[in-house]
Amino acid sequence: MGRSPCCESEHMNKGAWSKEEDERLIAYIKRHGEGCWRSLPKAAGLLRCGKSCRLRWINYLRPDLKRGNFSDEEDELIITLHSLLGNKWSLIAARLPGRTDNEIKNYWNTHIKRKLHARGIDPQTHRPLDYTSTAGAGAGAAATHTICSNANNSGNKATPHSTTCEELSSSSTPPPLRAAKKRLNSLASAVVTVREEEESTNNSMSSDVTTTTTTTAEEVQVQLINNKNGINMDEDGGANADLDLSLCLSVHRPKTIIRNNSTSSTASTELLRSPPPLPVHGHREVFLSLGFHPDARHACSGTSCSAPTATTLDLLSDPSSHPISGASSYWF
DNA sequence: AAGCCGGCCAACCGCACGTGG
DNA sequence: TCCACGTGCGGTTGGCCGGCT
Repeated sequence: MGRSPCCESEHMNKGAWSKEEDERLIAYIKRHGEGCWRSLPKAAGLLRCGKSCRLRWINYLRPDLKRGNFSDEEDELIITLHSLLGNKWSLIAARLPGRTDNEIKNYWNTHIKRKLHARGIDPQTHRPLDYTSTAGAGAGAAATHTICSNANNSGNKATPHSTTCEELSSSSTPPPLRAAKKRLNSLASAVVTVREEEESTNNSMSSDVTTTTTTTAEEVQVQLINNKNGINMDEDGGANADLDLSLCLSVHRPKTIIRNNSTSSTASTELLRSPPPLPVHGHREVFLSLGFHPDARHACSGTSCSAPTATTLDLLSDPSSHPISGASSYWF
């Protein structure tokens, strides 16, 4: 079974934090910075477990947190990202500066779910609520970006009502969509990290998947379209004239590619291997982008599919706007 | 005024996974 | 290769609060 709880001590405080505790934590982190959460409580004179301190700091005390209501733009961005990533709250939060995963998760459960229901959209699948009863009969017409990408939530306990893409595939979705969903699930689960300091050594590849990705650049594109006929997918990741929405993942000379979801390991490996290797790039960075295919906007204009809002589109398509750009580690 | 109810959200819990010895 | 440890993630819980009856 799992590890024993980190806060076994009977002398640990639990529950709401007092003002004094907050001040102690803030003062300590200001002096010593984040990290070493396990030892922090003792060093800071707090009767809390490290995990609790970390949570309190990240979700509440961090100075860069944006308090207050979510804007409409944030709402739409969350919906779009959720349609792409599923319940990957930390990934979604990474795209909303000043917002925490916990905050977004709560906001989703209390506001956006209701909002989507009011629009007649299933918040889990991003499909029309009556999709299953009218599947194949143009039911997708009412949806905008009703992409099923609800990943399997990192192996956590599945909620009884959660609907995975595979379940949908096996029941009501047209065959061409299956591969798209599978691949998108894999994408949503993939974790890409790079350590710049290791880059200089140009060595020490990680165990499993790196054998397939060592010195070549690989580019993976998941391209999805949602129009009157439902969602279409170019399974080979190539150009698709009907593109509406694309999820692009580019990995240039990765040092480490890891999966964070055991249930998708096979698919992830396939994902990394499947596209033909591109010529070796001179880049030494990992470039990771989540965005819309440049062709998408043009191709979409001639169809009934609806384009994302300008704000959403810009946020997603402009790598320079990514909160994580410039960081030495990228998580996807 | 009191009790009930539902929404909200901070915090907790269990687990997965990377890392280093 | 194995194991313990540290960290982070996502689901769930429980207490607070405001509205309603």
